[in-house]
Amino acid sequence: MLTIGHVARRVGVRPSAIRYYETQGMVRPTGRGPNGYRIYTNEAVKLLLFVKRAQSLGITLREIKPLLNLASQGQPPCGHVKQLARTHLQQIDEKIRELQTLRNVLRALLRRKVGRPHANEICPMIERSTAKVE
Amino acid sequence: MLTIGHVARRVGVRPSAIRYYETQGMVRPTGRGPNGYRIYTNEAVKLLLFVKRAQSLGITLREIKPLLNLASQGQPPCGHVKQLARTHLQQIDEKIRELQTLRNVLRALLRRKVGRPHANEICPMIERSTAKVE
DNA sequence: GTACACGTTAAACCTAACTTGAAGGTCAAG
DNA sequence: CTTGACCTTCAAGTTAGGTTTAACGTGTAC
Repeated sequence: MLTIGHVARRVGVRPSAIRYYETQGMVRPTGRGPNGYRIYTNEAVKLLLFVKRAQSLGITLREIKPLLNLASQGQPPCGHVKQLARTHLQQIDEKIRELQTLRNVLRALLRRKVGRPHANEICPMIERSTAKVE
Repeated sequence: MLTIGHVARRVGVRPSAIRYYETQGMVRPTGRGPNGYRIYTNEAVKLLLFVKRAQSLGITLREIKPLLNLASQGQPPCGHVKQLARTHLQQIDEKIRELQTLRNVLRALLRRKVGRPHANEICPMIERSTAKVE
């Protein structure tokens, strides 16, 4: 039996963010106290941690929501969830590949000597980098 | 000698985006035609491609700008640029690690059987996922 | 000479994901 | 019984990164 502040601290977000998630249909308090305070259980904490993890992956709230909605509707949605997860897995793989390419470009740039600008280059760093893009 | 539309097509953005970059101090046309049209050279295309590449890395325009500013100020800024690049390289490495962790979680989830919800789980997918976060 | 694409500006609008502010109620400590 | 931390709602503000619109000039093809 947690108040919004407790949940917020455990999840690492502000109470205002949780209220915002509620407006977006992401979480709902288990109930309300006689004082009107939102009351949550640990399930909410788990759910929000899932949301945060997904977010840190670059998945938007809009994309996360259907996962949660399906999940809250009983048994067989998991098949659909699985399909969504598969799609996201592919996107993540692609993101990783892109980042590795960038990483390699940056590493190559860092290996270059400093202070020896070539003719016709604003800065070797930029020229070399863009050269690989073109 | 390119107009904004030419540059935009080569870089893969809209002219409005280039004007926006200009307001943000990212690019400036080499000059203006007698008609008032912005005139760019290939340098601008290179620079913008660099910007796009950096952006696709998750680097913000605000972070990219000092790199360009330093680059445009002559010879020795490359040392500073290098330091910034080093920092970004570390951030990219961390992002890649995070994504790989997520990727592994998703893959593990996808290997699980569908339609066999365990007791006390909203959906195995979510429960398993969040379990690793806690 | 009239479409039609392209260029100019300034200002307004957009989405995501929140935060902040105002105006107020609640609760535990001293 | 007041102080301070925490809660409520609703509305408005924020940041990033642009896009859209209005009102207008330009350049080219038929």
